[in-house]
Amino acid sequence: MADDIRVRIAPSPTGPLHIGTARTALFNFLFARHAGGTFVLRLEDTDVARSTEAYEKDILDGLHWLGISWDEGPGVAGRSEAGPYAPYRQMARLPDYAAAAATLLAEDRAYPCYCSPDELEADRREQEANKLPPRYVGRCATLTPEERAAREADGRPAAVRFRVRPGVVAWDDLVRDRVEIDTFNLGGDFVIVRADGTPLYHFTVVVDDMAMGISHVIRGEDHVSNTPKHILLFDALGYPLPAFAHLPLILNPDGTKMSKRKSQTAVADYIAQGFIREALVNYFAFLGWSPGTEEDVLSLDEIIARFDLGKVQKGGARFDRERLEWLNGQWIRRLDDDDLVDRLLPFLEAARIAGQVDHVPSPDELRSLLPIVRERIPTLAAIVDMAGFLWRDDLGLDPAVLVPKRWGTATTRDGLAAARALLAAHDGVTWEAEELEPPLRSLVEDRGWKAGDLFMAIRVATTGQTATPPLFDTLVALGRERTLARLDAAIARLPAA
RNA sequence: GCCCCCAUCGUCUAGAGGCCUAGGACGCCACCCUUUCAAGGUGGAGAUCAGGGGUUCGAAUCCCCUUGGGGGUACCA
Repeated sequence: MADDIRVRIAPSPTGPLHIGTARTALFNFLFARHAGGTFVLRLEDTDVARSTEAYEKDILDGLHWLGISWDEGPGVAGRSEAGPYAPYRQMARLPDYAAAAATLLAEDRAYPCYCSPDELEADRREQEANKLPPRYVGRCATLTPEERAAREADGRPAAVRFRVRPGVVAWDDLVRDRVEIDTFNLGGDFVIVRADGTPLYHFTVVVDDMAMGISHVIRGEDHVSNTPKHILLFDALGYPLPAFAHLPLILNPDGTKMSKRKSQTAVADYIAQGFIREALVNYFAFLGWSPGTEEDVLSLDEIIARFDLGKVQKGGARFDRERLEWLNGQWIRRLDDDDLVDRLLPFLEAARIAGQVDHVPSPDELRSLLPIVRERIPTLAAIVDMAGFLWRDDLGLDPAVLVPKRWGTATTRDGLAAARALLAAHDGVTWEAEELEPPLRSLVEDRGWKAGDLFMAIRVATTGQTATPPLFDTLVALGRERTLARLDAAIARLPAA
């Protein structure tokens, strides 16, 4: 049974990997892996004008990065083509579409259409003026052989139109149950091959799904109204229908279909901001699906084990970045040390190139910091805000923030100087958090200060910021020399009394 | 305009006639912890299940209507 289950994701390389594509790919992948079926990746690159190799790479790399692997797919970016139904890119399958079109033409299930763009545009305008839904008027549907020959002789280019038969098309959608659509509302006979000979999406998708033995078509809800066209084509081509499942759409926060204008849609942007694959996959899976339990942090394998198309929601789901960030934090806390260090390093390198830090720590140094930074970074990129002061030569201290709210300049100078003296008494061996804290606590008590005030002054003096990991751990990470030097520099910046 | 689809806290959702005075999570608020920021813990506010009709002994769950929202209406995919 499972051998018969074949699903696919068919991205079009006309833009970077979109969140919606990634989510659809994920659901196909989850369905295939759960059932032990086969997941196919096919590139729909017939929109030659907009397709690029760079987008192909971005899409495949992005899916790969997410952990969504395919069993059959095209050769792109170093990967080699694999699978018994190659090629897996439509521009390489042109002969198949030509053959299928020829068959439909021969059986009069389709016909050549000589209407010019201007004629079609005029038809449309007239329909609009009469408040009628746009549909092909059928000018070329009943041409006699002589009339066709005359047009050919005139050198008029012909597109190929598929004859839409009257009646109702229905299917049992795996997520929305029974759907019925009257073919009258399809807009008339539709074009399957352009006048320049290149095939159109509705046609190629059916020919390919047929050729590749696709058993379940799992795609976005925006395709529901296209499905009747595909069913008609499957019928005309004499192929048994695959099962259809239409997933709810991912919506902008305002409830409209997700768009670049209102949301961040490129997966690459989320990666660049330090979201990790575990969180993204977990989040996407729960947009429109839930295991029906109260679990909410699940790994890819756990999701595969629980996945069920029947539990997919029918209504669209709004994208909630706050929830994604929470999940990202959850997963960052679950990563093991070496793994987290490996993922953090590229962000520090990027920060160095961007001039946010002056140097990048060694893996060992970074690993030693993990206990104090890990629960403070919601994204990998946040490491720069949280601990960037450790790798910055000049803090660019603002004397104004150096002085605690309850303190004046004089007290701050006094406090920092006293703290500096106490800290200087430590050597490299006693430079440990447990050793540094007691003397400063005593100092606070002797002077009748609040610990928070002194600690905040030291914090700002040594890090340049008011939110940092625990102070004494921070001073240890900074090291004795730099701590003392920064305190000196800070004291020097405070105007003398 | 026309066609199709959808409808539970602000958001993601549990719920498949009695277990629901509707559960969880994010976010929010308070408290605890605490040197800051987080993380964590505890508690709280938050949904008359869009509204109205039915069906039923009984409806968030089934049916109908209304309203609201979304998607589609290409020689794009």
